[in-house]
Amino acid sequence: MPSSTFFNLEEEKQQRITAAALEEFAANSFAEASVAGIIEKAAIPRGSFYQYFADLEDLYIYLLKEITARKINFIKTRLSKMEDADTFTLLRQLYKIAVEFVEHNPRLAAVGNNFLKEDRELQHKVYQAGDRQAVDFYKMIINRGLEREEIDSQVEVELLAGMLKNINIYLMEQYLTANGREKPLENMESYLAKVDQALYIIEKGIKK
Amino acid sequence: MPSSTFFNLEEEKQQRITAAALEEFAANSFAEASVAGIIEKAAIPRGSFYQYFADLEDLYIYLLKEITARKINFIKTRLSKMEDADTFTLLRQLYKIAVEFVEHNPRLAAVGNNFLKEDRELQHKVYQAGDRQAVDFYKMIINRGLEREEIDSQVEVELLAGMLKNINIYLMEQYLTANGREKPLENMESYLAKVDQALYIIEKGIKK
Amino acid sequence: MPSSTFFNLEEEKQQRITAAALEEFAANSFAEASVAGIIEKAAIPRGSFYQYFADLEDLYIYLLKEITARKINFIKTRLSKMEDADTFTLLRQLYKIAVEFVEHNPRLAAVGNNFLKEDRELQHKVYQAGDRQAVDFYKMIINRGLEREEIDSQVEVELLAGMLKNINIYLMEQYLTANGREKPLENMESYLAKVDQALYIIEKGIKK
Amino acid sequence: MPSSTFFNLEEEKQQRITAAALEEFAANSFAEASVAGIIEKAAIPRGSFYQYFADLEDLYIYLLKEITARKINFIKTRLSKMEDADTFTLLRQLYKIAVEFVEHNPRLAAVGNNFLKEDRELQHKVYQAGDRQAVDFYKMIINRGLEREEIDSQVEVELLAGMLKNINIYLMEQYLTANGREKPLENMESYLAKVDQALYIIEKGIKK
DNA sequence: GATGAATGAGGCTTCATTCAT
DNA sequence: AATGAATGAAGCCTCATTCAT
Repeated sequence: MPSSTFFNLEEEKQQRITAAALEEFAANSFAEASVAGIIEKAAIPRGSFYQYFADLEDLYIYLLKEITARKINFIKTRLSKMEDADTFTLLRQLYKIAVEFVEHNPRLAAVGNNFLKEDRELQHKVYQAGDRQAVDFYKMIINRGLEREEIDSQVEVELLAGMLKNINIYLMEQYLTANGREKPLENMESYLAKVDQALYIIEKGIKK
Repeated sequence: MPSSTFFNLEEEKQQRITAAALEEFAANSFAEASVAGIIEKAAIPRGSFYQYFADLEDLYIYLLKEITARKINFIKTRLSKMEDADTFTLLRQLYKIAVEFVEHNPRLAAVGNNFLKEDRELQHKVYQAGDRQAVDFYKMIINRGLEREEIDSQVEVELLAGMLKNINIYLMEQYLTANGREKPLENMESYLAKVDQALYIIEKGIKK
Repeated sequence: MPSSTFFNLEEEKQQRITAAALEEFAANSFAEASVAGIIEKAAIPRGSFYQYFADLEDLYIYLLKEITARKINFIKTRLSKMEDADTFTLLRQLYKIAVEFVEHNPRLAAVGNNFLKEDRELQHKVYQAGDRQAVDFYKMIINRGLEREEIDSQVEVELLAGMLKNINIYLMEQYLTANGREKPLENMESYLAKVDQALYIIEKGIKK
Repeated sequence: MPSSTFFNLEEEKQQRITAAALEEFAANSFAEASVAGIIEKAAIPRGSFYQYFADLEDLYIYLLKEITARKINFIKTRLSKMEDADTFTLLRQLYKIAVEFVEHNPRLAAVGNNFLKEDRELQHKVYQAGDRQAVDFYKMIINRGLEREEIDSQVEVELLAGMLKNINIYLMEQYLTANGREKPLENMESYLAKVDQALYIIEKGIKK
């Protein structure tokens, strides 16, 4: 956890440091990121960094918690209007929101994405530190689908949640790879088309 | 490519170096791996390393090509007896072979798995260097399924191949995470059970 | 440019580093000079060096700018009393001042002299970094001579400036080569004698 | 001196090695040149290099002697038809031949030119090893001029020879710097124009 | 609490030379 | 005599962390 010193900093300075860290972790894996890179971007003295954070990992974990919180908030806000939708509409919507989050918060999303490629060990630490987020979301939707009897009751919740999450990661990766190369609009369309194709399979596969 | 100097080395020494490198890349991401770690394990002088390889990347790419070749060979051998099997039996078998490969070659598999988490850039280089493997395998099976009219012709081959590959990675990751903690046999059974559950969904989702 | 860190250092330490660098570059060409040599002489840790300078070149260019500034200052001070002298007296004086500078600042001069033998590329960089000095001095004197109608107007200013500079370098080189081997006084006399001989030719060659 | 082993090599191989060395020393100062660079270009084994030459310096000195010999030969051939020319015509011709040599043997010339920028120490060694060439040529011409009473007898032979040589180096440097950037023909014309301007001054300066 | 200089470990790469085959 | 693998010294640069002011 960042020290109280950090949280006592004036808002603007905290922001500057956070932004610098995001930039660094968006561009580098944890192993490649460096304190040097961050203090330079944030224009703070070396010593200060260690007064705010125990080390890079401390900052990294803090950042990821922040990102998760904002992402969940983003999703909840957008899903709140769809309380009555059926499971498959909901899923389609969830995938769409995921890519919207990337568009609205490219840097946050990039860090989050890089995180998915880190060591099991590091991931474990972050999860320990209170992050369960994504999978739980899918589980919630699946359980809701089971209750509404829209989903085949033979399906294993945990496994399906994992599959849905991974499909999302897979599609998102393709979206990001294509990004910057083609026109954004086409790219988005292509992503949504793939979402539809994937959900076509999944829907047939799991519906009652 | 390793220099001819490397290939001229006596078999035993090449092996020693390769093994040391595998150990290093199994335990570390590319960014974390070091020449130092390898030469120490292989017990060769620093200078020699650079006489054999241009740099770490050179060795890494060579290694991955080797791993791929051996993996493909492994799979082909085991699949050869199943020429007449239907698509879903084949898929189930493929997932099983994948975990068998891990059991027979834990180190190779670990390096291959870590590779999947590397930079897009590094992955691109490796693919450039001649590695397309996995996805193509799935595509082959899907196309065969389409010809045999076992698969819904509405399905997009490329996308499904990606999904199948990612499901494999996802299940394998769980298998590996559990590994070393529980008893191997239970772990394997649990993996195969998950494979069945996943394929239950996929089969329903894509069959004609 | 050296970092602000360097300029914040206490005077004594800056001096120590500068002196060490001068010693290194006086004894070695740029290609032969080493960071190791400098930090040893200056008795600073390796890490500090890189906190002060981006690399050897950074330090080298900084040093040469300093040297040039001091040299120009030296010359201007000594020439200021001769505002009315005729061109040839002035030239003779300039050559004399050059050797006096060497005597007063042997190390600075040695580095400056070595610089003249560096790569065109490196020289270019230094000139880019703001150093035009020498040739301009000669051009100024020649133009003054043309205005005062002491010099044949057929003469090409730029070329003559180059010739005068090179003659100076040539004579200086002989002076330096002889130096340390013979007695300083004789050496100086011999240098001035050669200056007179050279200027005897040049004067006849360019005077109106 | 290269070992007898080297001279016993078949002509073609000697040539290959010599050419490789020329390329290396044309592109690098002595301090920057490396054995590695040469054996790679010449495609000879490392061990062979040390069987032929004691070290880099041995090869370097050998090379320079060869270059000198060929240069002198080149000049003598071209000057032989001008036995009766007056001193200044001869000088003009000499400067012209110098640039022609560069055009006919760019690599040889580049190495020779780099040599002029080496350590006094290294230059000394080469001269020790039997190379006096250039200056002697100028001295010869000057002495001939004195005998023919075309040159002012007050002139110091040694100094004038040094000046003439340095003027040549200076003009040649400008020629080489411009080279590759502008059209060769214009460049040559510009060089010859500068030669004329310089000799205009020198002629006035030294003629009887 | 803020600052930023000090430090040296640790990794990378190149190189000249030797030596066994 | 030819070959080319072995070797480790030497230089480069980056980095995380500490500590005095």
